[in-house]
Amino acid sequence: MGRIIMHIDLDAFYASVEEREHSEYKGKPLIVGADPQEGRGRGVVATANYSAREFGVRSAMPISRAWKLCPQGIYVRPNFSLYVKTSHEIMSIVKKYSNKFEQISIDEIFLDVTDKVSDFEAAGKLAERIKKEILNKEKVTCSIGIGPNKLIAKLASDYKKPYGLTIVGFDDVKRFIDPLPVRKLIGIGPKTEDVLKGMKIETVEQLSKVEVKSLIDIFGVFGYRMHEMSLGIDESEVTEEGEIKSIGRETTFEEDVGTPEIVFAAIDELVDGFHEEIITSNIQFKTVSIKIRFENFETHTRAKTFEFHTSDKEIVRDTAKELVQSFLNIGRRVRLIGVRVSGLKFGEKQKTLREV
DNA sequence: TCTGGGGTCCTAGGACCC
DNA sequence: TCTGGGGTCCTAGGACCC
Repeated sequence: MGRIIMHIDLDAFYASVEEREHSEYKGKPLIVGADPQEGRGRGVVATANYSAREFGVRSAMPISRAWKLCPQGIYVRPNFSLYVKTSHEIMSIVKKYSNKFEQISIDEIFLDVTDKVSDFEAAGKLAERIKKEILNKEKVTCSIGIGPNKLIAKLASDYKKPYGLTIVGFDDVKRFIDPLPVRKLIGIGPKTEDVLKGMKIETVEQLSKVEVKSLIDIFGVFGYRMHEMSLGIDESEVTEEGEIKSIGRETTFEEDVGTPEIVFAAIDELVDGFHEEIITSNIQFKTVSIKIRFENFETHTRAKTFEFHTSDKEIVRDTAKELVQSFLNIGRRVRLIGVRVSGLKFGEKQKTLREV
């Protein structure tokens, strides 16, 4: 009757792949991310292995802070193409076990195994098999969560890491989620957590006791989602995601720049970086947006929408520069610049100028 | 502590149309 | 003199996820 959903999460994925490729890293704290530059680097940590986590290093932490916590760590730049390749291989292993899957990111996938196993116990056996096959073939570990829906499966995979397996049957849902901090629920980040804390709500159980109406008053439609999640309810299907909505690139300068020419040159590079993908995927766009961040982290966006779809590189470049222009005449130093296209249309023959 | 880069989704206001 | 209601599209900002 009910569903049996599995969530597979690759453990410290980038770091695991690096450890596999470099046996000399094994057992040492390894940090994949920006160049720490002796503590002066301005990027963040992409992934830290479990040894580095013992020093307090975490994903998304400024690399300069990681350096202070763990100067003896090994710091490497990400090798994305290797991670993408490894991910593809692992995902095709997983997809053999059910044709109902949903890949969430490079290191996460849902599997609906309702029609493949008779009960949660059998699902656990299948999960053990998947874990071992991934470890044998790809030399990286994963953690798996099993539950009656995607929400519970995802929370379960996070419960025991690395190389964990957590099964939460239908009757265990309330006992499992009640004590969790609200921050674990998807969509509740630092800001929402703060607002809830102000309302004396820190656990899922406390959240479940708040009236839906007051949650909707404060958080809008998301308030309704919050209420459902607090009760462990999630009816969403495991289904492959639709088409991509936007494509872009952004870059943070090594040092904040004050010269418009450098910003323009960066725009050219960013556009070069993704325009090829637009052409090879036969994509057209109708909106160009830019993002600019000043040295004080103040961030602005500007967008321009055309009445037609196009894939013209000159249009992206010229529009981006035009949009960014108004921010460059005020003598402020720029930290980041980004370009993105949206309003996408796929796979159609390009319109000629005449048709436009 | 000082904040990447790839994205998605939501909100609110304004323009415009019927 | 004080001004509807519904809908769509666009823009800008912000929260969030991995």
